[in-house]
Amino acid sequence: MAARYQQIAQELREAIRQGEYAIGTLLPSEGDLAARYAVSRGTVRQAVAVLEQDGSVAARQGARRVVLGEVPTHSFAEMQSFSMWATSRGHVPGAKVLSVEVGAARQEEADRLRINVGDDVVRLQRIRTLDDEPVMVERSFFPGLVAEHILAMDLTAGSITEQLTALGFVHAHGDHLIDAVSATTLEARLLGVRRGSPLLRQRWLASSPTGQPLAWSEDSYRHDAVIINVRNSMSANTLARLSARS
Amino acid sequence: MAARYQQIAQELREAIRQGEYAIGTLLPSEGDLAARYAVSRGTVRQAVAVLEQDGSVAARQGARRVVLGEVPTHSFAEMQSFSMWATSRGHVPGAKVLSVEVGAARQEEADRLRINVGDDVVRLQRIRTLDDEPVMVERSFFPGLVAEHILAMDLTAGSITEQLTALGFVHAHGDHLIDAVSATTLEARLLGVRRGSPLLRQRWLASSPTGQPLAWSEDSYRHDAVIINVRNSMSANTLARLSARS
DNA sequence: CGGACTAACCTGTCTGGACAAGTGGATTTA
DNA sequence: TAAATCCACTTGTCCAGACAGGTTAGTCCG
Repeated sequence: MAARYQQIAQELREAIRQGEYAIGTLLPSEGDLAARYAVSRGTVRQAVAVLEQDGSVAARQGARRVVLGEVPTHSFAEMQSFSMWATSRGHVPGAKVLSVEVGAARQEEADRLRINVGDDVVRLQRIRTLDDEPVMVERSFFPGLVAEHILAMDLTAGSITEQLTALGFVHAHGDHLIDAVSATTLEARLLGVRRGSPLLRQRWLASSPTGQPLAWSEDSYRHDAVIINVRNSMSANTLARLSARS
Repeated sequence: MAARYQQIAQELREAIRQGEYAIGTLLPSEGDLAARYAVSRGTVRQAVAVLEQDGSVAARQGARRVVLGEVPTHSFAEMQSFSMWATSRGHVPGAKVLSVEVGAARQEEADRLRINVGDDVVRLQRIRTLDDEPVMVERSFFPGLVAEHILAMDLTAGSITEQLTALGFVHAHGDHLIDAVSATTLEARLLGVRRGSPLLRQRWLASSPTGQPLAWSEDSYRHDAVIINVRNSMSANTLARLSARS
């Protein structure tokens, strides 16, 4: 069973969605909420901290919290798995394997996956589809740790992430680099766009709860397929702008 | 003076940066840290919660925290202000005004800025430069609330964000939509790239501590100028993937 | 009428304590 | 030897209370 503060956070989220607490209006005070839910003020603070972090409410010392709005109901798992995301949105995800191979890690791969140069690495290239339409070219790299599991999977079917999760390799952290690139001739052909067409590239590292890198992936989306949304605030900022040249 | 837990968070961050707590190793237990800093366990938890949220350490119930790594030292203010970001990285930011006008809000502008159709809106177009090299085309929209201040500013000089902050209009929240687009003929000419060249577009809404929208901006970067970095985790996810068509 | 002041209210910070629940290593058992 | 058990340790959750410090609205005064 979820913790009490999580239940309360969920109820507050729901209330905001239902319009019970309209955008721009004030949330009840911590004291009121504590009385209403029959919990201590500390527990209420844990609950509203969740909403603050999501960017759903704004807090200022001395003043009651302001409702900023609902926030995309989009779990971490949906962000880390193309298949889960597509499915939850009513689309049919698909994958076509272009190549799979096991090889010795090159310098860059070793750096990304925090392994040694020469260690085993699985390299996988796939086209990802949404309702049979190609929208993304995926180049993934997996460390030796999960190599045998990857090779044993049906790579055209569901999500690798989900299958690894079932095996105990849970994605717990993500680190994403987002930029725009030109479609190469190959990518253009695979995605059905013109060469040089803009692609939204998301390169990301997934790690386990203990910080162990589980996968590095370079996902290039057709520019008309997806938009990435990020929220930040003075009290919760995980967003940075990096120089491309360095 | 900053709160004690913030000081401790800062010291821990520093210790990680210095290699005192190496990547992949364990952080001391909450009890140890509480004793070391002579504070209660609750205060230590507040401190490490900051690092967890940044994605700098990983936490699991029952096990000590694992150091994931340093994280870009990039404040919220640096993300919200091109000038501050450039300056802090040793570059010289610049701006060339293409147009400024005050007009009646159209439907989309009103929606974004949470004002009524027909209300005053300031529309501003600028080219932003880094060391005199054009890297971004900026289209900004400001609500009537700050209109007079915007019009009174030197728009070619420093940061509008900083000037507004000095006037009491502080950016406290950001909501960002990131995608890739093709450079129009005009944009290509302004940025010195070929027409159709990929641009990284960041459309974002900045709001005050009370949730009042302060600015909406559409920033299109040369694809070779910037990369956006976001970290997320199971316990702190502010990242979502949206369908471009909707 | 406008500005300064005040009091009620509210969130931020911190303490100390208690128990639940998960981890990991050592020990015992089959 | 391999599996099950146990135990010390550690983090997660929740409570009650105290005080600091910011906000807000009303009141009083010039």
